[in-house]
Amino acid sequence: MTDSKDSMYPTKWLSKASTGERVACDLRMRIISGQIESGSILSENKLAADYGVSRSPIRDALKKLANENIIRLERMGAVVVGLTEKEIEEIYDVRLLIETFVFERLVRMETKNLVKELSKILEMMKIAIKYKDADEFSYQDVLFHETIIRSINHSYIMMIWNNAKPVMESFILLSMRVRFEEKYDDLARIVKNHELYIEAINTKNRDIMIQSLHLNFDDVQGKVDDLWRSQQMLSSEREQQK
Amino acid sequence: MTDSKDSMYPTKWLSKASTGERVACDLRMRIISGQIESGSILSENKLAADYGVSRSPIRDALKKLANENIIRLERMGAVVVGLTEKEIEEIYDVRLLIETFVFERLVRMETKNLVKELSKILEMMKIAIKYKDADEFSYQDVLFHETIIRSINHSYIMMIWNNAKPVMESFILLSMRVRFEEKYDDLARIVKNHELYIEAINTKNRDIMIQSLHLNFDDVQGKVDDLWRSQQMLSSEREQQK
DNA sequence: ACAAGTATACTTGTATACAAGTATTATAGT
DNA sequence: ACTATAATACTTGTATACAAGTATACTTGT
Repeated sequence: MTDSKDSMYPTKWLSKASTGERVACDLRMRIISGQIESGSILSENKLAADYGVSRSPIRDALKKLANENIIRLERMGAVVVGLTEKEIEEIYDVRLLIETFVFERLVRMETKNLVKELSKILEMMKIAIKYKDADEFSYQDVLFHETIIRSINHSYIMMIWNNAKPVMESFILLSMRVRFEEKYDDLARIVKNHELYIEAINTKNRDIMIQSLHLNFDDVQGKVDDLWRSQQMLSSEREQQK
Repeated sequence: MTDSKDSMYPTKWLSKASTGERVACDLRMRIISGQIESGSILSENKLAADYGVSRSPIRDALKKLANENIIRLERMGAVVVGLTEKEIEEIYDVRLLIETFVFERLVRMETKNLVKELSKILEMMKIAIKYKDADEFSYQDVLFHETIIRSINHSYIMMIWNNAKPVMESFILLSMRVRFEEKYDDLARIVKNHELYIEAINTKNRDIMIQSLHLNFDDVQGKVDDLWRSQQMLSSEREQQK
């Protein structure tokens, strides 16, 4: 078992998590980062031994990851699906789908409080940039979109978000870490984009919204590249350790 | 414990299901039918005793139902959310959302095989009507839409469907049972609608598609009424038993 | 009668044990 | 050398046990 880094997932985010959740978060990061390769087969017993816990939390974790579509539970062992470019595009399809839906609801709602809250989150993101805190930035980024989605009070849209969120979060985390290292200036553009997002909500202007979503969407290719770089970095680290 | 009917969920559909799944299906039907009221609190231990099984499968079932949004797992007991009119509308929002998305993909694909498969399923639905088999009809109805969605080969859209499906299925099951009893003629209209759906896919005609989705959507109110009637029927049965 | 603290009952999460089923490997017969 | 059958190792699903935490009920002192 190579544990090149004890835990890629911010331990701070796991303060109140159960063992099962911790395992899920750790496995998820390892899978999305490519540390655990697609096609691998995970055994409940082996994982239990590796993590030094019983099968119960492992089972919980695997069920969760199966729901998130990054592993497939089969009759004999769980096979890792991972995140190929196709899956990443698919996730963003879903995000585009639900965020468009959400905006259509928002234009008929009072959005003053929402705009205020989003502005606060954006401020936090700026601070995170200033202090080069990629993890905090990612957290606020995810929170930004979650706040928008939550605001329309639609339990089934929220259900979709909740299912896609963990994978999104891990993916963003990994790509943002690369950006903070190598494309630091790029972050200003992301902030700009979020400002546009807020403006679209504030003015309820569909054109700005579409423009903003486009910027977000076109950014996906960049994020995919980042993930690829992140995977490369990790594998070269592993090479060095040998 | 009133078990006015041993199991409202077709036992035939559970041939290869684990205890956990069976419990989930049974609880789901009881919740959606209103037999278990919204706001009730479910206890793992009590359920285990009632079903005569251990806590393990009960836990699995509750996790599943929580994912489907019909219960909420809280610190102390699981509270039943159930299906109000709001939730039903929300589910159909999601269906409309994903089926629209799917159609946009379909117009760029070869759909000959799909149309053939859908025609087969529609034939099955007609047979089910002929033999007044509400359960079989419901099964084929759900399968019809699942087949369409599956055809575009989009794992995250499929994920959304998989999460919404069990609740949809139960809901359709209950409302179709009412229709087969009380609005038998209405079924012809449903068949007509599905024929239109197939035609839209076959000709790749957006207008027909939108029309067809509209017919499906406008039908929701009817289904909601059916569910309401179904709940009434069940509660009057329970009254008589006292 | 009532506030404060204690006891009790019930909850969740994890560990462990076991039965039934499924691949893989080993063995035996041709 | 090869097929068929048996043994083995590993899988899943379920049951049971226990520790730690949380709400409810019950004292006890004022």
